[in-house]
Amino acid sequence: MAKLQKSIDKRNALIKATIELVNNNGFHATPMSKIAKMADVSPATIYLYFENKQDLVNQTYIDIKAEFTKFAFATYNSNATVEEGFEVIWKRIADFKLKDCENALFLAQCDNTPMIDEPIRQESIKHLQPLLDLWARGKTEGIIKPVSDYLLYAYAINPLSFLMISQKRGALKLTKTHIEEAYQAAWNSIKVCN
Amino acid sequence: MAKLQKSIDKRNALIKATIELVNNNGFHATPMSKIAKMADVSPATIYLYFENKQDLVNQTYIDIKAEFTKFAFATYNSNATVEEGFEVIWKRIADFKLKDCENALFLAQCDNTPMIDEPIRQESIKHLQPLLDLWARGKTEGIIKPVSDYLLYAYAINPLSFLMISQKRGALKLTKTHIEEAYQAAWNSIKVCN
DNA sequence: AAAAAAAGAATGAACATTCATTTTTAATTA
DNA sequence: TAATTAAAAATGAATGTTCATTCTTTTTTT
Repeated sequence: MAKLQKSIDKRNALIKATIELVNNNGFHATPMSKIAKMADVSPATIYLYFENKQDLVNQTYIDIKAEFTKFAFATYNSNATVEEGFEVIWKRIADFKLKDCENALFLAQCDNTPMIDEPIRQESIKHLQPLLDLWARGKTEGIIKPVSDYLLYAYAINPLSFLMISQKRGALKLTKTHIEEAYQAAWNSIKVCN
Repeated sequence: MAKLQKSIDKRNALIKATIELVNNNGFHATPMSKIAKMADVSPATIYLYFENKQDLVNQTYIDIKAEFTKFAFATYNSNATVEEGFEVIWKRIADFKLKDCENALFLAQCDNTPMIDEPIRQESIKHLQPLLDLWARGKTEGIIKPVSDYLLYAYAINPLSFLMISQKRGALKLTKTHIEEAYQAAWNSIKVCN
């Protein structure tokens, strides 16, 4: 039991180090030796927890993605109206991207490069299902535009990644006001206009 | 003269190879030797044209970004109304991202990772000025929402990158209809609603 | 004391970059 | 025009480093 606990701590430390180093230097410039050092572990120890570097990054992606979607839907109640439901989910996602900036940045980097093995990414998309279901309902109710989910995602959700990256680079500091404005832009882009 | 011409061809071949390899494998997995091979050139020759690998990638970014903005504003006339002007620019950008997919993909990858030296990126942002000017005008005229340019960009322009990446991955095939829908979403997200 | 976990050092491959030559180009002279 | 040569460009083969991964030994756990 103490044994297992210790292992989990080490695994977490490795994943945390991976996130920080990859965020700041990119995959190609983060050697296993640095990850080990930052996690206070021998390089060899990494291989007790992960098959190899690619596996380490894949697992990191899977872990964060799961955490992300869990957080995103935690307060969502599928009985709510489409508009309410969307607002709840959207704001949770915004929350995550701004508060848990390191994790969100890592996901963004993975989603925009060939860093992660494609099957892994595919798999993790499935976690978004509740949002897709909500959109489907919205479309039948005539509230959400009858367009591809990719389009809805591109306009309703993805812009948050751009804003987060900009903030990380120091280009702007996102305030409550920005978030509210962003939400309005998101909703306006996908709702059916009267 | 023939001399100079030849050199330019080689430089172009190197840049083209860099784009293709980095798009498919990422920066970290594209060795100089492969770039050389694809450009039909000796590895040593690369160093006659570029200082080192980082410089090669930086220059590639600069080249494509210049091409991109030149294309984007080519048909824009600053006498047009804000709405017309935006539509013209937006559709040119959409055109570029879908037709010149390889180039656009490279830019997206650079903009979402620490691959490019930050000063280089900063510099190339300046080329977007005409769009920012248009937005400034739109704000004073009460047509465009009075929010940060980053927000406008996040909703009006950036989603195209996501759609392009999705298309590249085979997730969807963007048609004329999609583009028109995307344009409406973009415009709805930034215009002042009555 | 046996088994599991962790460590540091070693290994070997991959790779960016440089070096020593060769080839091509352009200019100059005959 | 043809021959000669100096400079420029290009090359393939080193070089030296970095790094992922493995091996052997030590430490910790049970």
